[in-house]
Amino acid sequence: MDKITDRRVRKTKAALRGALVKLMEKKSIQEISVKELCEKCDINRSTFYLHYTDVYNLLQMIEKEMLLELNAVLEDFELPKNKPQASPSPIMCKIFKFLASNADMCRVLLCNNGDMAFVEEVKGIVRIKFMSEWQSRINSSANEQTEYVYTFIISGCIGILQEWLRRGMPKSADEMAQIVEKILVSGVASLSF
Amino acid sequence: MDKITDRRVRKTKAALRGALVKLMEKKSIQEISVKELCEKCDINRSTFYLHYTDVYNLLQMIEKEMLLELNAVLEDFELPKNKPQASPSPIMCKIFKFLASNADMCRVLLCNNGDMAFVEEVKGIVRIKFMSEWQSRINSSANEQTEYVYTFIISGCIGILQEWLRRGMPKSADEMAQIVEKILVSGVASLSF
DNA sequence: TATGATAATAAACTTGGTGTTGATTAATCG
DNA sequence: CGATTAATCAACACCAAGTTTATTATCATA
Repeated sequence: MDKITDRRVRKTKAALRGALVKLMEKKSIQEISVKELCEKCDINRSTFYLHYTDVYNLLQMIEKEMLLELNAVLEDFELPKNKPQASPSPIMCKIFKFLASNADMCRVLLCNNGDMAFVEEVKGIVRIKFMSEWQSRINSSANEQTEYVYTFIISGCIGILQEWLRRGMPKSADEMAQIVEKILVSGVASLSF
Repeated sequence: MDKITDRRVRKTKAALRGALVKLMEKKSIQEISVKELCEKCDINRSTFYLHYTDVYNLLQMIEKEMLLELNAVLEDFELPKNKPQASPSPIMCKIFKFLASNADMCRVLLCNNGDMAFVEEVKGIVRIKFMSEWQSRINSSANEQTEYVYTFIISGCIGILQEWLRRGMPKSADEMAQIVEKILVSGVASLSF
């Protein structure tokens, strides 16, 4: 993420970002015009074009930042290779907490009228991080079907995570991580073909 | 689905539908203009407005038809309540076959730059049909977490199905249904908390 | 196959968002 | 403070959107 020195730029981008989230809660991205977006947050339309080419470009920038942030949150976490695995999964906990701290934007991007490409990128990140944590627990003889099993598990986790956001996060991040944990240990443990 | 008597209308709608799929394989729906769409299939722009209000309206109509068709395919299937459960799940087989027979459109709607709302509707259908088939096999004491387990399973199945479409359907529908079956019987069977 | 109905076309038009430009004002940083 | 740079404002050309009307082509069917 580029370090922005000028306070004016920070304010402008934050205003546009906030307005976009509010608009996306009510309508899909296609229906949002640059004009409407700028009026919403009282930013001159010319100023918008100073930073972004169009509404989708703005969304892409936001998504890119989110992905970098998510990666950063999971990056600094080093696997305790010799320690016994913690329960619930620390990575799952971190993911849920990250979502909670960016709830509005995440709900908009991951649920209802969200961006499918973005969901796929999140799946990719979760897949890598999560599988590296779990590979010691999973007795996988890497056959043809293993990939589909991974896909199943990751998609299932993302689905739960979407449902949680959609319902307004009624449970805590830790509770959610435990629910996922429960499903995995009692379900996936026997998934070794 | 409305029964269209006039051949001209059928041809027009089919042409627009085909052109939309082709365009959506290359770009996202937001980038497709009515002008471009009509030029692609050599339909007068006025003719388009005779049937649809805009590109999204056209897409919605297509989605609605697809959902009705999917429902119809699964509807006429009556559960053999007294018979032993078939393997692999007949419902899963039908779903995979339905996808295969509408592969281009399904891949466009369910994968990469697809429509998240549409995916959610498919999830809803699969959830109802599939769970009614499986409820006899699942020992569920309908507690708080059961809903999340269902979400996990359905999302996992949809994820596999997306992956299959994305890869160009390298396996047959029956093979895929068996893979899902395998994951469920060795994984979900023990999911009764 | 003739005919009344209706779908598709073509051309012309208004509207409104888009994207750009250049000049001016305001805020920031050092 | 002073230099720099961001934000604003007004004006502009452009083009897709959406509508309208008249005309042509196609269809269903008696």
